[in-house]
Amino acid sequence: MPMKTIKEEVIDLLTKTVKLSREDLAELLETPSDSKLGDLALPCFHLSKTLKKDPKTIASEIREKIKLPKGLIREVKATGPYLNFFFEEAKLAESTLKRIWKEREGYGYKRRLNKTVVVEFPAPNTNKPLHLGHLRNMSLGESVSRLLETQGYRVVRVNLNNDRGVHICKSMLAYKKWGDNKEPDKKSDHFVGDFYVMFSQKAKEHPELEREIQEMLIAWEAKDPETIGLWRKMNCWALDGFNETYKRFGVSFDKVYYESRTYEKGKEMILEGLKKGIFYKDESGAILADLGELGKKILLRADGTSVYITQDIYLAKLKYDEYHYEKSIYVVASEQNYHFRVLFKILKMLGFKFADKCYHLSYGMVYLPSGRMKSREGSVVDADNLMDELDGMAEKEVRKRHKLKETEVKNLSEKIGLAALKYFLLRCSANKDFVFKPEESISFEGDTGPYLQYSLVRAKKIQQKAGTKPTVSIDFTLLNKPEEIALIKRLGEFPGILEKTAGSYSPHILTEYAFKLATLFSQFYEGCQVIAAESEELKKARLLLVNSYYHVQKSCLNLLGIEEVGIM
RNA sequence: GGGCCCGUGAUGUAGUCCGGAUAGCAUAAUCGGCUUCGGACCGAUAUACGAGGGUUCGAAUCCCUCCGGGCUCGCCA
Repeated sequence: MPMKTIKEEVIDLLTKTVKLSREDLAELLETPSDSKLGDLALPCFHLSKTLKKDPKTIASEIREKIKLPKGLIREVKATGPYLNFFFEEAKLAESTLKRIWKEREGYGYKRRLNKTVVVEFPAPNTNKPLHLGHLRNMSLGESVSRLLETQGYRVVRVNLNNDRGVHICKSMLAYKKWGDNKEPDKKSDHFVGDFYVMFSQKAKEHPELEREIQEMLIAWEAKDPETIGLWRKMNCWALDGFNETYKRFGVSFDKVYYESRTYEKGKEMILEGLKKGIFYKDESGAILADLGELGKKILLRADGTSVYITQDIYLAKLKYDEYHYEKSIYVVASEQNYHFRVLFKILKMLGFKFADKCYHLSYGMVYLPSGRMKSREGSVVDADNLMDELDGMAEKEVRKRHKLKETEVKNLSEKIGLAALKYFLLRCSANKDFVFKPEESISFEGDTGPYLQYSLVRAKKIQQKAGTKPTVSIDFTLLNKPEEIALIKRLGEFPGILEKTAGSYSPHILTEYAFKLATLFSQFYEGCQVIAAESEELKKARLLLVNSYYHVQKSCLNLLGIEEVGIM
């Protein structure tokens, strides 16, 4: 059972004198730009409109009416148009640190809701290996999933393999013609991808290959044994390769769908929609939907083969039937914004109420200095290679600092490299495009994943060397240095940050919080000795603070998909 | 041409939904600290809201026009 927060105390106090609802007050109250101004502020601009008075006089009038109770609030000051609240620091420290102590790794988490959210990612095509875009996708998908779990949701992580269609046929045809029935001599998804690139090159000189692709797709949909056999073989290669990458990146799925198994049901739904007059057939025989201002969209080709959206329509229904989700989130790049507007509109046209529960979590494109990544031309940042590169960079740093066994070096470098990568991918807001410059983009210093890991190592080491276990039986008034107070206040904000981050599907809010928290801890570390503290009592008090920091920061890392390390 | 998104110091970004206190942060630069519970650290300095109008007591934030970039617009996924 969460205890009452300071903010709630302030709201209690204000509802007695200000004519605003608790909800409005909660919305209005903000943290001042400078902590010297106060710990919490009520801006009075909003009130000045209804009261028809100058915000400055309102602030001072409210101040006069308030009777300060004994407790968490030390002082209330009217500063210009703001009413600023100052907290009793020892009390604040006590309530915050005791709560963290009690709730441990559950600090900030909400109680279970018995509601399900389905999160779909990264939905790859099985004709080429995963690239940097997929890594952005997966770090977002995984982090959002974990964040939703903190808010009490049951999260079902779902992957969809786009394993049929013309693009799949391209790598198949190239293999069939020029692959000599070879077995993979490298990571198997890369092997498949090579044939996709090969097809594009050959097709430039031989445009007639495009016709063979259409024929192959028809043969595939007609379940031609030879085509299906080849398809099975190559899909396995692709999927085996993906699984290795998922494992290394630290994602897994509760359910995996395959487009090849859902597209036929999609076709049926479209034919049914045609019967009901929701869709229509044009002169060529293709089936279309008229979406009004969104234009028109092909749902089935004249030759009867299905398109990308065909299976998505059925899959949305299938997911709902299976999970009765409260929300269905599609983590897909912004280039598909139009696709999802169309999809959700069609679901509505078909009369599905769950259409309103579907949400496209769109994220920006990743570019290279040379422009857009193109798998067909081989100009992509490959996911596996990138992880290798980062491990290598981390490894150099590790060797500089430590003499370790080879296996330990590898293990440590991998965790640090991944931390740098994931943090980098999550730290800017999802909807922004970004350019990836291999040399400049990834750093291990400053606002980075390794910095967070490092500060956690420091916190852990202090606790190990302290010789005593942390306890809450301490004198909270001893935690009165600015570094200590600032850190405690920040720790107290964690539950609110989780709510905000999860509610807006914005992990970048959490990266910002975690980094600021780590900075405050570093400042505390510089300014306040723990083990060699002036007194035994102070040591105990600081040890609890370190322990609290450790728990909260570890939570942050976990929600960002970053692993803790033992040494750095 | 239509729709959607983006433009903040040298670089990368937060803040924009819902307008308010000196626009926050990191990297790079310059200077400094400490190497002490581990320096992948800490402190200091300098540098920014694409342009122009409008609304407002007040605009990075809202409205309009323009400029620059991106994505997308029935049979790729």
